[in-house]
Amino acid sequence: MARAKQLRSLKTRKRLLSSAREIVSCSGYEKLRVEEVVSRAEVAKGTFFAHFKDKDALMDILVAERLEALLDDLEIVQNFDSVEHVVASIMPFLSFISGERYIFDLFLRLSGALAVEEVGKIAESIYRYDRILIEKLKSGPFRQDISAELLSEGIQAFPVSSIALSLCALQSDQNVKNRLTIQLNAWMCPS
Amino acid sequence: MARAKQLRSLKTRKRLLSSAREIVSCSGYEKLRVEEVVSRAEVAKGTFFAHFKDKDALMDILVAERLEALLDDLEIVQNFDSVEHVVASIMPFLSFISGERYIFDLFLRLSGALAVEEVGKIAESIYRYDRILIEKLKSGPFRQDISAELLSEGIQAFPVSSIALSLCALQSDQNVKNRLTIQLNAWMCPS
DNA sequence: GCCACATATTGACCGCGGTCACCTTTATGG
DNA sequence: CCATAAAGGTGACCGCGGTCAATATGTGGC
Repeated sequence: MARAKQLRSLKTRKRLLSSAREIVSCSGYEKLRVEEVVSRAEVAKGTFFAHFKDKDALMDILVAERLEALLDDLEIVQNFDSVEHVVASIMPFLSFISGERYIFDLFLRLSGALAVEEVGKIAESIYRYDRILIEKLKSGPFRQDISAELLSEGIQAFPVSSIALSLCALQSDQNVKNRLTIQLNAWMCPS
Repeated sequence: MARAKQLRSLKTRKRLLSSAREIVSCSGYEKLRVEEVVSRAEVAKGTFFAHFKDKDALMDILVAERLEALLDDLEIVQNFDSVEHVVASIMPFLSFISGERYIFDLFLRLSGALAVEEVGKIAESIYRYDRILIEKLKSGPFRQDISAELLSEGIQAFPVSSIALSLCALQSDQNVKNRLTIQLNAWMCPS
């Protein structure tokens, strides 16, 4: 009859999460090993998988934490008044995603609901990102022939393919930014 | 002094490749195991990695073969005369990429040059795809304020993000197609 | 206090990609 | 035709994510 979680279990979970955060903050996401998480948390390996479906599920939580912080920053900028403003506002978000190959792959893997009623934290962050973009687009000097919702889709689509290429060819953030500015000008302000 | 490859080596490589193709054709890309490739080819595991840098390098070859065949088909269609024509023409390409999560991930991982002078087969296919799109776009009834090159970037960007979402949410090809048609109409024919 | 049962934890084990020191085969020059 | 060196091939071994039967630890009823 669905007993409540035991305190012991909640503490274990917290220890696992904080061990993981420690590792990420000193070695990066890519280097995180489940074995190191459990040894730092002083539990057995099996315990990890009793708390998280798999390694991705842990990373989903850790990465979404960062995304949420970045979205908090995005949320407080004023409404978009130019393409350059849009690009500048979303760059921190894009820099984080493109900063490590591993994060970008994870982001794509977990960017939508994996199944009915199984929406991960990253997916939720993306929904929030979409809503924020739409809201801030409404009053801007952009094309009026399509909806803000559709505009937002483009603002999300172009960076993904740019980042995919940049991660392969070792391009800089600046390249991504320049390319993106051109693409979004064409997308948002067709003449 | 860079001696020529021995015949023995060439034969071994061919056996590895044909074993791999057999496995893919009866079980799919995802299910391919290096151990099964080498056991079918009757060589040791180490031999595999003497011929291919890693498993991805083999998959790059196998997937690119399929892409090239699809591009052969794309190359012979007439120049694009509508957005619907574009969408219909590229759907086989997109269906293949979105058909297996594994292929889509591989495609993104290998979509650009990994380093200077290390361009994989999939990356080459993507360059070819881009050139074909640009060529067939030139004479079409599409917006004239941006170049065919830039138009092509959008035609590549929208599907990637659509597919990323569709793979998460188990959407159908039809969903991808409908969404893409709307996006490309907005991209290619702003009013 | 004790029993029955759910919950939590354990660690040996597995699958699979990838490595490497060592062995075998083949081409080459004297 | 043999010595030798390079190319080709081997398989035991490793790292790491993930599983599961066994075990330990809480919790509620009597």
